[in-house]
Amino acid sequence: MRLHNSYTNTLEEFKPIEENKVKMYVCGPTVYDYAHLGHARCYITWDVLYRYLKFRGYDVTYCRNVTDVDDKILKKAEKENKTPQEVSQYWYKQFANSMEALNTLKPDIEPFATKTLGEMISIVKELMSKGYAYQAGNDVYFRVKKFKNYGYLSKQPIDQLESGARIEVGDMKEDPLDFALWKSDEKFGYNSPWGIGRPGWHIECSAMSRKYLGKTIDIHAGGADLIFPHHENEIAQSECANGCKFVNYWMHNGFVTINKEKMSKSLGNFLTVDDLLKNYDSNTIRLFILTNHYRMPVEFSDEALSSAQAGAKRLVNAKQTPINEELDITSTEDYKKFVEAMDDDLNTSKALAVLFDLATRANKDEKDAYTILYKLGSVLGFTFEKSGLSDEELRKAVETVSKALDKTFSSIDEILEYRKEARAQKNWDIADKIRISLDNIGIVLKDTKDGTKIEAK
RNA sequence: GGCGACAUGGCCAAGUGGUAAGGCAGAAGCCUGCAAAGCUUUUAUCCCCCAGUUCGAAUCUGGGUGUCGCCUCCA
Repeated sequence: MRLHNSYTNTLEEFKPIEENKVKMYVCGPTVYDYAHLGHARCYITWDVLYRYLKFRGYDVTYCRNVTDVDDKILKKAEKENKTPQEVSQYWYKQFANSMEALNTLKPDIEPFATKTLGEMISIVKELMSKGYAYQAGNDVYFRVKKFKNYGYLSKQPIDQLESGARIEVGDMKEDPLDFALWKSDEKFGYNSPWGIGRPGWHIECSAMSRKYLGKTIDIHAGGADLIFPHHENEIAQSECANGCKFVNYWMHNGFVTINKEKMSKSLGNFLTVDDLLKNYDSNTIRLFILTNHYRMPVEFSDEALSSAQAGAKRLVNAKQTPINEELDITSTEDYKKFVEAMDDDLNTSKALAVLFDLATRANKDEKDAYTILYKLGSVLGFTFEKSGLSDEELRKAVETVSKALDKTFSSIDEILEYRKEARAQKNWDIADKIRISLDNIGIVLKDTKDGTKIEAK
């Protein structure tokens, strides 16, 4: 299996530190607002990596943190007259709901920054005792110039970085490049050897990664916008504190753009996951994301989403047969093609072609095609359950049809029975009226060999 | 200014030296009472432009043009 390593900027054969075990860390959300499509892309991408590694037989430990202490959370709390904990708890729940709705698997470990403060303080102390960090006032900073590899991940010459760096009012840094490990704050914070304050953002990930996965891990992933400064700083902190390599494979996903611009909170041009889910299901959003290679930019458009919706429907509409648990799919050509694609730095686009081919073959009654489709599709996080109609929808359906025919039906079954008789008598007018009125409220009536079926559009 | 990407049919997109996967949309046919779903067939002499390397390039090299991202919080 080959993965693109942002650190070396090349495709590399993936070799875990411990045979058959993978330790992966993904930078999680700062919980203060809705998750948007950009977050969805990130977490779906790494969800697929997690699923695929497990599918390939690795014993994976997936850790994704929750940043629940941050200036943005404090600001929001102040604005809404709530405690920071209330804010972060509320938004964490929203985030978790969104992730579930997108059918992403829960990480094995999901640590909260505020529960890992001890580890953060230890690392800061270690850095100070080794001379990599210094106290200035009640703040602690990392001495960037002391770490010679600084800038390696982001491929930034240090003198260039220097010209862009700036000093905020009140900072007492030795060097503009230095970044905060601990910031004092009398108003709100946690106890530390340097007084009440808060950890710097970067130290959180270094601490949680080390605490839960160890000093050197296999994969660290996140959005490409985290490369600088976040990941660069993590490397500096972790490698200086631990005296060993921090991460073997750095992986970064590309952005979702809208009107050719990066979708982001600060630009205000984002679509929330919740809003998208009102119109599109998780399969649609997944297909939209996975059609592109994870490192390429993805341009959002309603047309692209509709296209994905039609495609996702095609997968789910494939003729379903009972799953053949006896089947060893690893011996199939489809498995080989799928694995070959995914082994090539997660070429989901190619892997999808395998799924679509299987859907066609399932529809042609090829034995086991659906079983293979189901199993490989699940690796990409697709669901094949056909969502039945809700009670509310059924109630509305009965009401609508009753009105259209000026009759009183008590259940959908009664309507279907009534229509069946009408069809038997070739009373197409009634049959069509029922179908059209249902179609108007988003319910499709299909006359098949096995009888009439109803489902959501 | 520094650094890093990208440019393939109507739309999305894979392919990175051997002659253009797949999805959506469109067209025709089959199926159907009509539909829907499905099945079959069909849509790029050509991959931003120019020059070069090669028996051979969308794929490598050089030069353009255009788009995007990072360099500041950001997935």
